[in-house]
Amino acid sequence: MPSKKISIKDLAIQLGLSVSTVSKALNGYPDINHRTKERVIRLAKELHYFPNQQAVNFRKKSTKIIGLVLPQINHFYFSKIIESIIDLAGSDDFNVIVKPTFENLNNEKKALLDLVKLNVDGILISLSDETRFPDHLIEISNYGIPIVEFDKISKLSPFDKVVTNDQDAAKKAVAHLLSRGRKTIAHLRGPLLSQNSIDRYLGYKSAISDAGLTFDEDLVIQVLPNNLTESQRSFDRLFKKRKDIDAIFAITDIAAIAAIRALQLQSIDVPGQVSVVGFSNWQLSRLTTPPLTTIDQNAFEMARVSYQKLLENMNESSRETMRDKETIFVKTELIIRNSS
Amino acid sequence: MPSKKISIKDLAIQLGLSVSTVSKALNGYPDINHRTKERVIRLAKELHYFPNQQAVNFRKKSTKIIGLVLPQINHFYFSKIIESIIDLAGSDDFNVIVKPTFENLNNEKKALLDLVKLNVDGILISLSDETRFPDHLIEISNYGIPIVEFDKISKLSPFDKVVTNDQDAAKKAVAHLLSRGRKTIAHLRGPLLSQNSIDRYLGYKSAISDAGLTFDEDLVIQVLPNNLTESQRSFDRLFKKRKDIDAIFAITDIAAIAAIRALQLQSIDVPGQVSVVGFSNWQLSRLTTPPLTTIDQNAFEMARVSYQKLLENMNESSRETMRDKETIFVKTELIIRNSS
DNA sequence: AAAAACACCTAAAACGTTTTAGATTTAATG
DNA sequence: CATTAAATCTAAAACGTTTTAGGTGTTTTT
Repeated sequence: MPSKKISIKDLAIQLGLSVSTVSKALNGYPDINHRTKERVIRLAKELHYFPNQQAVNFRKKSTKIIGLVLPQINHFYFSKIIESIIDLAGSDDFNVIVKPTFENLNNEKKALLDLVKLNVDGILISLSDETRFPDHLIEISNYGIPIVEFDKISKLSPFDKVVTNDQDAAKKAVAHLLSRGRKTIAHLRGPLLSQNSIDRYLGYKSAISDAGLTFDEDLVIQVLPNNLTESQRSFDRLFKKRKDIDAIFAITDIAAIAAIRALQLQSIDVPGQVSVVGFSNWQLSRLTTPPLTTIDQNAFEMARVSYQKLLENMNESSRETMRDKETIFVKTELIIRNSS
Repeated sequence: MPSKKISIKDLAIQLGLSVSTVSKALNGYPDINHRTKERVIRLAKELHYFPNQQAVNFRKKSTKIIGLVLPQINHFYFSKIIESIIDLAGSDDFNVIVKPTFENLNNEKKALLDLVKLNVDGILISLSDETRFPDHLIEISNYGIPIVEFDKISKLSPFDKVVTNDQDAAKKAVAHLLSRGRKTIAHLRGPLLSQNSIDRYLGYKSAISDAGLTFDEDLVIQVLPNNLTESQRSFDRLFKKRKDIDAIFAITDIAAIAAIRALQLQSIDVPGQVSVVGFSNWQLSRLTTPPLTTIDQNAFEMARVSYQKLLENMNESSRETMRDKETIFVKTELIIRNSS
């Protein structure tokens, strides 16, 4: 149990070798006699030597750190993504610095700046709701730091992107409701400018018209996707006007649960009278009464693909390759439970 | 929008000054003429210069990084702690590297080693269930890295610790059930060796005897705290034998919900016939039917105090102070909802 | 007018490592 | 035996910054 950190120099002195020889021995250079190599390695083990990663990184101009910027951590979907990315990155010896933005653009800019200062090897980012233009991302990438956007992206930026196939997912959800014989399907949508919100809305719309039904704008209301009481109130207002609603497609599980609550308070049976489908498959959706039919967003797959893409970008940037950036869609799964 | 990173040397050349003068100017040293200081700062702004943090840290032998090691990220309580710590640390310009252990001792050791290699300035750790002895922590701290344990700690280690007052919380929970007139209170406990599990059990026990009731070992069963179906099955078995149970104190919200489910399947009314109290105040506990009475663990406070303690340790270690290490208890709050 | 004090600036070392270019020794070749 | 080749090692630079110790020139003090 050494109490002070051993450096290569210490080894070199004890062995009567030069610093460079020791370094080469430890790093498997071919021009080192295998006997001295063994001597070096043995002493290194004995003294519990391990390289000062900070110094290595500084010299090699890499950090073995990747930055992960996203709106929130205390969030079922994001926390799963974080966990997965850290796990994947760990097996390539990358450390991950996580930066929550709390949906605030200034925090996002600050986070990116911090990461640039640190010289991170790459950045994975999911944009805040406030972010309209990706200028700050482009500036970062001018410093040669590879960036991949995931989940909440900007259509205006020139990076690889990985997104949930929201339109397709929404279509699946609504098609499912239609297959249950529902005809008057309300949609609880999110912010007007959020891409996820837009795509889920579009998917809803096209599922409706694909089924030969006429789209009714009045059946769509906007809610705060993560605010139960607000969503509940909003849906309540809608339902007062439109008692004919027989199904709901909500932008999040929370919104779905809010709607169910509103219905249950009026003694409307779910799924007897109204079917409800949520979005995200949060842990809690299994545990509500009734358990919620929902879309699973496959956080792990999102993490895996995003990380993979970032790795690619990091390799390319060193080799000055040029390639068209692409947008990858991650498949979702409809989880059918008792609410529909 | 510069495409290559500017270094102090670049500034020095352009200004006809030495590197050291520029550095001093930027860092507010007193022996720099304020006119040259302004020249330096102006050019730095103009060229978008910012220091290479990696180089600064290497030189200063600090990293401005703290390591956060814990069992899981995709977890309501931990993710809140992570978020809070990152937020607090950010305002002191610390970056945070998060390392999940997935309750595995080897992962924990590996995580710590990674952090030591990186020379992090300090480590916050919540131990895995598998960790019996804190030897690996002690080894790390021999390298001079300050460590603070939180939430899941070892009694055998010589560090500052921050824990939930589990015994007190459990007592509050059980006292609440007693105040509702309940007499036969079952306890769904966790792993035999987990300190949280032990303390909640002890709190339960002492609340029982404080009330003048006799403790009945048969009313205590062990469950997997985060496994709904297993917990449900286990409680079901218990309840078959002990129909006289009129209240339950569960080690987690999940276990509590599992018990409620088991009861509801037998048409036992909660809270009419049986009262249930959970532990953790997860997001979902507000949303179940009935909403769950539970203990709020105050993740933010846990984060705040732990981080504060780590800061203290980091300052001390540079000043070679010696002080008795302490264990701080974070207060919990009983959240009374409809299940009790 | 010499000495002391001050204001401002710089050279150079240092942090721990990797890597290039070359040095030295030994072995192989003609 | 004289070269050439191979094997093994080392010196020194480099990464970008901070900081120590000191230098230069100007001003103040006696």
